[in-house]
Amino acid sequence: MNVLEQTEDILKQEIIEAVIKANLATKEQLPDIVLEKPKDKSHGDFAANIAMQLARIAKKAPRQIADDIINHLDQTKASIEKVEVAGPGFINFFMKNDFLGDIIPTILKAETEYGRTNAGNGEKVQVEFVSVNPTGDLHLGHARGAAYGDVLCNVLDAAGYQVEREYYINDAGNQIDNLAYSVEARYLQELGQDAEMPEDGYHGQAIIDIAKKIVAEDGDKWVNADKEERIAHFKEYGLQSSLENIKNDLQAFRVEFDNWFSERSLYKDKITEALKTLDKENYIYEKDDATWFKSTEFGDDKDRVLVKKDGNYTYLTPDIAYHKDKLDRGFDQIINVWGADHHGYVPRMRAAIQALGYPSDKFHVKIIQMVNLFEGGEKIRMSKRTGKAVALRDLIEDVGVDAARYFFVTRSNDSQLDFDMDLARSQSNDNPIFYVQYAHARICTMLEQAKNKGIETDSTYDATLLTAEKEVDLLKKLGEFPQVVAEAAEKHLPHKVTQYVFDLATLLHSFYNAVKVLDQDNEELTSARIALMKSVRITLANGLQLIGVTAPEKM
RNA sequence: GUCCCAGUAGCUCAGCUGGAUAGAGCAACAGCCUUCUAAGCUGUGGGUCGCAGGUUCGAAUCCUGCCUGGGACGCCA
Repeated sequence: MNVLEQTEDILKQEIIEAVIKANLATKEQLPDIVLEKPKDKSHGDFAANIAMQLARIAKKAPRQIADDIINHLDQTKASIEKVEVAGPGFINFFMKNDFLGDIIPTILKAETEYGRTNAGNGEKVQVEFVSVNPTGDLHLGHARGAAYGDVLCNVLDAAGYQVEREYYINDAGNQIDNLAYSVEARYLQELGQDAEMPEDGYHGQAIIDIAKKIVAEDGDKWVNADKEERIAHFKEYGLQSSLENIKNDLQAFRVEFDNWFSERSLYKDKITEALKTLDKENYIYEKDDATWFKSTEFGDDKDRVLVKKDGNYTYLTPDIAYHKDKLDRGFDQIINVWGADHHGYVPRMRAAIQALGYPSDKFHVKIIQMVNLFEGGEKIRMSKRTGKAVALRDLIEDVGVDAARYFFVTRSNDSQLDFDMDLARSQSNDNPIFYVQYAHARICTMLEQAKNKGIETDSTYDATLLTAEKEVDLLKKLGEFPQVVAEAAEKHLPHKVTQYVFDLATLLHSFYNAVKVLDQDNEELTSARIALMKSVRITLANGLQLIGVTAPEKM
């Protein structure tokens, strides 16, 4: 628990005592004490709405209740500087701010660890994300999911969860056959033959490149080969090449997985096992020569086919087995990051989990809304089929990893994202990523300057000298960081960190313009401010690290 | 037709376990570099929080209905 949380906790405890002492409510009647941090500084450090909540219970006017509470409050114990009743009955607390003195030493000591907490209590969480079919390149939309998933994992890890990152490889099923036929067509075309792409073929450049590689390695060896043998080879070759591409792209995007899970591995016995479990519970029936799952019993719109008339599984079937496997691995939470086009799939998956006998509250699906790409003020349509979408690789080359990642985790995942290419690649102040990085670089320059001027940067400091408004603002903001990370993790909202880092940068820039840090006429204050700057730098760097963005020392 | 997401300043979006005067960036306008990086700062203007009801002491936030935009509704994956 950090210093800020401690003061908050003590204050809450004191409020509870005061309410009871004032005979306003019994322990049982007492609602949860909510302390909010007011946006408006004139409303104090914390504001409580307890008086309004108690109005009905105590049968008194809120402002009267507020006065009663204050009169029974041990202000010394709660380190209150001043307390006021305001508006309809808010109690505004102005704290003594003793705790601010502890923030800098805490940060300097923790360094790269600052922001880490044990909020998650070591809970085991698995995040499955990206999981793109190995049939082509990663595109813009996938990139958003990749950035979201990766940052979410970073944040969970920092907040004390045990995180495992997993990629589900769809290496079985129809799409892989289509891949083989697409490669075949491209291969023959490369050799000048008239070959048509299959109807559901993959038209992307990646497939053409794979065909070219085969030609380079094997020449026309496959033209007259046995058809079955040829397809089998193209399937494996295409699959491996695609996977390699995907892995390379993700690595370039700074996304790494702990586990690559193959759909094929389920076919040995996991699928039959899962089906058996469902059957045992009577959630399976036969109709029209197909096998059905009674997902409607768990709120789905209609029942779903598991085994098709032709004897093959639908996509759902191995996926059920996959989720059973995940849950059997003992995770407290499994989080799936899916594209918006898969949201209709959620009810049947949740139904399956319940039917298998698992609690469905362990299962979370984060839907990543679409990305609309804009360039020159015009919307560019994305289409996987025609292969015209912007590839992740090209995006990285164009705007850089830092800008791309930052943009993707600025917005909430369930809001559609307009990605402005011109803005992302602009090396100007319109581009928010530079704003934050610039704050970090500025501090580095100051520390460098300090050395050049012979100012000792490691000397002792007296943090109580930092009483100017901009200094106090910075200190308070710094103190919030661990809570921000913990909240982002708990609510699965990584963009909270992006927002925090931006706000901290704003305060730093504002401070920078108002205050001269290196003041040779006031060594003590200079030492304190240097310590403050180091703390801001560490916090910015840690925040950027969570987002997966670099923190440059010079710009 | 059913389901999911969104609708907040000119634009892009935060805010949503209900709280005080609804925020930020960009754009517009007016200032600030002989001083640690002006990729910065300071200030001004700008809003029926899609619409209508409801719950509440209090609603951008919760509930219902409707409107608009996007997406999904397959024995495809």
